[in-house]
Amino acid sequence: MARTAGSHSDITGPRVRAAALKLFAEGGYAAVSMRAIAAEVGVQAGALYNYTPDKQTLLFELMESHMRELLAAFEDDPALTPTARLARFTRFHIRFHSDRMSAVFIAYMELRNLTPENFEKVEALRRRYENRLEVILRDGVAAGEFDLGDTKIATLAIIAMLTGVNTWFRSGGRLSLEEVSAQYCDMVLRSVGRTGGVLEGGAR
Amino acid sequence: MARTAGSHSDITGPRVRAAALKLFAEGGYAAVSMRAIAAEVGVQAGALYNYTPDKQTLLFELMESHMRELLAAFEDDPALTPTARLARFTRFHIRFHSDRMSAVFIAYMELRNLTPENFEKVEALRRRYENRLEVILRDGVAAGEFDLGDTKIATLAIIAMLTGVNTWFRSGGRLSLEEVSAQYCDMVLRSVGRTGGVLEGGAR
DNA sequence: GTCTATATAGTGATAGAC
DNA sequence: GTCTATCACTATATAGAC
Repeated sequence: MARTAGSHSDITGPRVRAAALKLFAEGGYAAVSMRAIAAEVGVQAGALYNYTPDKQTLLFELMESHMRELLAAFEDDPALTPTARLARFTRFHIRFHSDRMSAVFIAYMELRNLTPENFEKVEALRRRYENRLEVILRDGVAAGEFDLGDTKIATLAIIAMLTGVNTWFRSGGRLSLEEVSAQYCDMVLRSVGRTGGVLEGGAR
Repeated sequence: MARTAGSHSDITGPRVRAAALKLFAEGGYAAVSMRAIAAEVGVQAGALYNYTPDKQTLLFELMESHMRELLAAFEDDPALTPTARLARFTRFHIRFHSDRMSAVFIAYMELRNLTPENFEKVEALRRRYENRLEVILRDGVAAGEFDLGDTKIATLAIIAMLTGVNTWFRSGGRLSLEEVSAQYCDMVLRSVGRTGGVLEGGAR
C-alpha cells in the first residue's frame, strides 16, 4: 500500500488505543474527552475519527480485546488433578491481571457505559471465562478433591477474591507478586475444601 | 423555625440525596447531570444548590455517610472465639451490603471522582473498617484457631470476596441471601485454615 | 425555597482545506 | 491523515425575581 505524506495510520492507531486505555483507566470513560485522548496522542481531536467511528466503539474494542486475550491466554490441562488445575488458574489469573491493570480496571468499571448490545458481547466473554473456572471446580467435586456447596457461587467468590488483588497490589511494595500469589493460592485451595498448598500435605 | 410558603427544606434535602444515590449508582457520577438529579427530585436544577454547594460535595457526603454507617453498624465481640467473630463479620458484611447496593456500588466505583482531600477521608474510613476484620484474624492466629500467611492480605482477600456478592446477587433468584451467606461463611472460615462451619467440626 | 434566565465552558462529531 | 473551524448540545454554577 502506498503511503501518503504525513500518513501514520499503522502507528497512530495503536497509540490512540493506548492513550484511551490509559486515560479511561485513570479518569473513567465519561470523564475523559476525545480532546484529552487526542492531546495524549499528540494529534488534534478530529484526527481520532480516522481510527474509531466514535468514542463508544473505542471503549468497546478495548474491553472486548482484553476479554478475548484473557480467554485465549488461560490454558487448562484436564490431564492434571483438579487441585493442580485450580492452583494454576489462581496463579494465572493474578499474573495476567497484574500485567494489565488498566485494561482490568476498565473491564470492571466501565460496563455500564457500554451500549446494551456491546454490554452483552462483553458479558458473554466474561461468562465464558468464569465457566473455565467452574469446570475445574465441578471436576474437583466429582473427583472427591473439593468439598463445596454451589459451584457457581464458589466460582464468583474466587474470581472476586483474585481480581481484588489489582485494587491494592503495587510491585515494589512489601510483598512480591510471587508471595502474594502463593498466599492466594493457599486461601483458594482451602476455601474449596483442600488444605495446604499444591505440593505439601495439610497438617491440621 | 418559621416556614415560608413553598419551603420544603426538611424533605427536599433527603430526596436530593436519594436521587443522587440512585442515579450515581445507575449511571456513574460523571455521566449524571445536576439537571437529571433535579428532574428525579421534581425541581429545577438551580434548586439543588440550596442543599449542596456543588456536585462534588454531594458525592462525597453520600460516600462518607455510607462508610460511617458501615463502621458504626458492625459490633465486634471480643468475648467470642475468633472463629465465631469471623463468622459474624462475614454474615454482617454480606447482609449490610446487600441492603445498600447503590451506596456500596458508589463507594467502590466513584473513588476516583473524589477530590484528593475527600478521597483521603473516605479511604481512612475504609481502612478503619478493614482493620476491624484484621484484628479478628490476628486474634485467631494468636489463639491458634487460624492458620494463614499475612493477615493484611487475608483481610483484603476476604473483603473482596464478600463484597463481590453485590455484583451478582439479586433477591428472588435461585438462592436466598441466607444460603449464599452460609456458603461464603464456610469458604471464608476454610480460607483462613478453619475447616467446616461455625458449629460443626470439620470432617474432611 | 424555587423559579427562570444566563454566564462560561466544555462536549462529540463533522466538513473541507491541505 | 491531519489540520482548523465549526455545529449543535450539554455541562456546572450563579443571579435575581417571586
